[in-house]
Amino acid sequence: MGKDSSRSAPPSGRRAERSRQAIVAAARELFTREGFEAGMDQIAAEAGVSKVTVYNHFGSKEELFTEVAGQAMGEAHTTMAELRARLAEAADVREALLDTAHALVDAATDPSRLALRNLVTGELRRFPELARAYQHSGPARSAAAMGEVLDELCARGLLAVPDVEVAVIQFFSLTIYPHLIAASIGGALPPDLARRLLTDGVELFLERYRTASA
Amino acid sequence: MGKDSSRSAPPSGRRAERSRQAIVAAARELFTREGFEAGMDQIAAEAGVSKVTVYNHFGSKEELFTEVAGQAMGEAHTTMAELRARLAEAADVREALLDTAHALVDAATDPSRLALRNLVTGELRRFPELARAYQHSGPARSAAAMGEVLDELCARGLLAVPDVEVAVIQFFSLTIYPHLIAASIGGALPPDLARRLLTDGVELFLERYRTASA
DNA sequence: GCGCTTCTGTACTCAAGAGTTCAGTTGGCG
DNA sequence: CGCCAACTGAACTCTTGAGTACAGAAGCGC
Repeated sequence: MGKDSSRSAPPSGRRAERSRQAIVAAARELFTREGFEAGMDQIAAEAGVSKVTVYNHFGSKEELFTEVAGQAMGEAHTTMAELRARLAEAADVREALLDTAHALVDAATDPSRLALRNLVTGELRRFPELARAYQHSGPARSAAAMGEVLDELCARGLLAVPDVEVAVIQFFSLTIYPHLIAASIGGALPPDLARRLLTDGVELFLERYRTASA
Repeated sequence: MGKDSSRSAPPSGRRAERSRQAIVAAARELFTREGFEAGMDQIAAEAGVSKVTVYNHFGSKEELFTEVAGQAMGEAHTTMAELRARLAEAADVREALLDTAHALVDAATDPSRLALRNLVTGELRRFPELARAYQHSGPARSAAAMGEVLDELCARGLLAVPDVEVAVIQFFSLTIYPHLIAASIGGALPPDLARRLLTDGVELFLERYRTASA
């Protein structure tokens, strides 16, 4: 009787796995390059696979899209982890924060990350749940991690931060937000300006929050 | 012979003007609510006008869209002008900057402005020229105006700003960028947090750039 | 190697939406 | 008030792209 409540089960096996990955890779490439307007025929062709196969793996375009977006989100988690690890080694606060800021900017200006961001924001109306998922798995997680970084620096007596929630946003504002804003209109900050912004932003942050002892 | 190189001239007259405005208003409403996916039939209906009339005024959907976007951009210019006017009256720097920041945040979180922003960023791929126009008429102009504000405060001896270009971005970062970022994912900052961010951001900015005399 | 599952290729259906046609109506300018 | 430009409405064309059907050709598990 009813083998599957929704529709026939997705294919499994070695061959199927290869196809699936090729499809996701192609879809990611085309979605990030052309947005949701990318055609299924086009994706199938790019994956070197028949369109029917695509539909055997993913029941619809929406399903494929959310799969791609979800997978790309998962990759974002790595950055923050290694960031906090490196922090333990930093000698003084300025160096620590400069390091952190640099890592953040690098991550934020990474083309594939940017493409994902623009993809999600661009398709907001079509996938409201996806936007919420992105918010939760990206920005919210980064903010939490950054909060812990600041807490740690406070615990070491290097910083004095009365309102961590605010300070986290301020740090992001002074480092990555200008890049994100520029990127959201399809532009990028000139490297020279980016450099000044980074060092000066950290300076600004420090002048407010560092303790006398540091 | 050839009356018009492209196609028949757009209608003129009192009746035509009424139609045109109704069309643009309806298009703006629907485009900002549903994005470029909004249908021409839908727009015509909302404008209380026949679809043919729409095509008599605007040769294509693209043309109508750029008209709407361009018109909406024009309205953004008012804010910055009155902002600099109010600034002349402000007694002390903190108050002046708080005022400025408040006006900026109000403007940035204004729903219709946000809708325009999201509309342009969302349709970036389809209208690259439009994005450039937006960049030039919105952000670039705001940055220039803010630069003059800072210059003025420097001239009055209230601030000391070594790198105005950087300081402008920092001020925007500390005030409006968090709102823009939140809005780009379809969210909004909680009012309480927004308030703390505003006052604290100005404080942060001042601690760095105000002169001893102020 | 047998057989099931997966994949291919092509050709199809179906729906939506942009833009057009046209015969007839209406508003407004002279 | 008479004419012409602007408008209506509804039916139409065309294109595009999602999703399907099906008959046959692999690949892979056993």
